[in-house]
Amino acid sequence: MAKSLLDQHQLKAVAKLFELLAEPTRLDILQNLKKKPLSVGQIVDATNAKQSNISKQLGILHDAGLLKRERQGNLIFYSIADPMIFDLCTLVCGKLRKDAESQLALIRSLSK
Amino acid sequence: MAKSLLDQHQLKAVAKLFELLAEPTRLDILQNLKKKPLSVGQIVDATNAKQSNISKQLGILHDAGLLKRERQGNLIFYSIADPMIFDLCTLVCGKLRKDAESQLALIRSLSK
DNA sequence: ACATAATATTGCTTACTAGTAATATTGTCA
DNA sequence: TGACAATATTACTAGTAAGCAATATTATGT
Repeated sequence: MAKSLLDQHQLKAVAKLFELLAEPTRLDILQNLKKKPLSVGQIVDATNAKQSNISKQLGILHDAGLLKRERQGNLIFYSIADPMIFDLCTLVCGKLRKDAESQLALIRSLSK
Repeated sequence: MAKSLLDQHQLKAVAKLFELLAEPTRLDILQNLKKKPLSVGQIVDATNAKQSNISKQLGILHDAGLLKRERQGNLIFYSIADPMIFDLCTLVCGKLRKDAESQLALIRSLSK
């Protein structure tokens, strides 16, 4: 069997996908879209970012294929295109929680 | 049940973890360490990055708790501290493969 | 056509970081 | 101790991106 290591080009692609999730504002957008599609204005209200920034980040997520866009009259609704991202976030959140717990256990054991 | 949305602080923590995986060089280090621990020199040989950069990235991954460090004489061996990262990478690689396949299918259907 | 609302774009500043060469540190062996 | 090998650190440059204010675009209703 081959070594099955990713080459430079593939590593770059993987990194680019992680990069999309490496920004709090974009993560905030994604978690708000988890339940149902939202218009730009609704996302602006749900987060505490300016409209121009939300619009920019939505464009980035859309260009990368993570979001779908649909116009409804005056509004533009965005929705999750690939729910896989939530699996990613679940894993990461799980790790962070676990880390926090063992950190807490450590502190407790030290203060005995 | 509460909305269960992550707050600003938590989003930042999640983003920071993704950030670690958002660099090709760091991903390359991680995939090389997947099979077994390696010394810095071995990692430098396995990748095509300079020693100073590898050392820097190893430090970043270690500080973040993703890698363990162990000295053996003159050498310093690094190893994966939390195999969860591979689950993340597997998910992402799966998505990229799927995307590539459907892209290929599209091209094929167009060239009929 | 005009006024208005929603969204996108532009130009800009600021902050961050990968990569590098050079140098410092740390450990080994003779 | 001195020479050498492995790794870490430092100081720097260059590229990239978030955030913002202002402006442009696009659609709606009258």
